[in-house]
Amino acid sequence: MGKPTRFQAPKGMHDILPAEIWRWQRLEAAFIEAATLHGYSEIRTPILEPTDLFVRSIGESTDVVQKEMYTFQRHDDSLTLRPEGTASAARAYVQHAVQALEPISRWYYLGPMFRAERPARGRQRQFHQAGCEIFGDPGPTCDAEMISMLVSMFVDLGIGELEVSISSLGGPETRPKYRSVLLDFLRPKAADLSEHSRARIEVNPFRVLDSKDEGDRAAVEGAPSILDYLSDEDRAHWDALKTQLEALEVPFRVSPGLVRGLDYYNRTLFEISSSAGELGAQNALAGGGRYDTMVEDLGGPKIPAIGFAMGLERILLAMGESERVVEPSCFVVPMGEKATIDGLVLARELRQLGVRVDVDGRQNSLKSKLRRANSSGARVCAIIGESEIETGTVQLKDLLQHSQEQVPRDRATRIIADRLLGSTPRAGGND
RNA sequence: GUGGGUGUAGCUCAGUGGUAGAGCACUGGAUUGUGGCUCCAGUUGUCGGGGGUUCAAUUCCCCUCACUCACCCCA
Repeated sequence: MGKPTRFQAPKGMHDILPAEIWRWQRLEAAFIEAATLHGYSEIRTPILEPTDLFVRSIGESTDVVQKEMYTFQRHDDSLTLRPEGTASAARAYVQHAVQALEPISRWYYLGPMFRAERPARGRQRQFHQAGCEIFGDPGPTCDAEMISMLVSMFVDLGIGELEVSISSLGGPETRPKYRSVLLDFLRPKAADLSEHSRARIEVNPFRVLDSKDEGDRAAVEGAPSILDYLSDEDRAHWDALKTQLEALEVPFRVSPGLVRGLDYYNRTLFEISSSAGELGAQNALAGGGRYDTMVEDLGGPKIPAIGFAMGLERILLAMGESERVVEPSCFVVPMGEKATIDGLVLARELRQLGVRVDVDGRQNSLKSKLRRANSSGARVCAIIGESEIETGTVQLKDLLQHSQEQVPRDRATRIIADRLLGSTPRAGGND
């Protein structure tokens, strides 16, 4: 018998170990705080949804639906691991008739998403997104507010070199009109386009404008801009959005060629990218836009909506290294059996007062325990040995100040707690 | 999905057709009960996995897996 096979996480799916989880928690806390300040409440939906939900909302012809979904059969149901969060939120909104409870709903979510792509830096098969959705508000005020929230959150996280791109896709009047104008422009140029783009002209001509191919870019130079074909209402919405963003001092770039890979968007479209940190080619940190017809398309009432999603892995790359904030804690070092029992009790007493405590119960040398105390980042260390048990004392060592004092065991808990948490002036504070 | 690069100790990486090394980390000691610095000693590897060539493969060849870069796509 050989050794058992060593398993590893599936391709493109990663463990996040304790050594790095604090960065995730910091990011998540910043997101939750920003969302909460803006009136969003969390929604949690299943990670699996009926496959058709994504086909209908994201769009049958999109890459996400055509080749990236994890889909499987379970009895008679076709289920899919969610590739994004908006469809689920909209499904939940419709299922629970939330429009009957309140005119406007602001939701945020956070969690893993799945897309079967070839992994690269900033692109994994299981990745994590956080996002916000607003149902029932036609904008454009909430559009501007949403973009502004994202930008200030990124700035607060220390991410530099941000670029905000915005555009408008117009509504049901604008799109067909622009589409035919664009087709008239592209068809004669088909011969100059890359094979990839040529194939797209009829399927999704908007995407041709977004090509990275140099030949395509040259050929597309001077293409008509959708912004010149907006209906009066779409134009009013678009102009107001820009005015409000300027008022909020959000620097943005108008990118008429901006395209999202999901079919459901209309009117406001935005993307925030950064060239900071260790981001490679995948430098879009967040993207979103309006999807005013999705709720209705999913069998609900006519309810306008807007949302965005941000990729947590990429944001962490863009954030780069940062100082870990270590919370004050106490390290208890007992030597010997009796002392170990007492160390356990001391630790419990300290925890009851809200102090973070480690007890090193290994049967090894004082030196190695102190080494661990030091590298744990603990601020103080309580040493209990045979002689301390006999004299009813504890050696209280301050690892930062390199000082040590002997304190009575019965006052040790209070003294340590005061030192770490700061003495809390309660009734009659006399200092 | 297409094309390229990489894969040696827990981590960062040297190295060789004759089955391996450094630094960091870890453990012990110098200090029989005192951490961060210093010094000394020690532990750790199926040289990513499988197959082939060879007397002999970690080294050469093929396949495969993982990561990575570009394309693609997107957050």
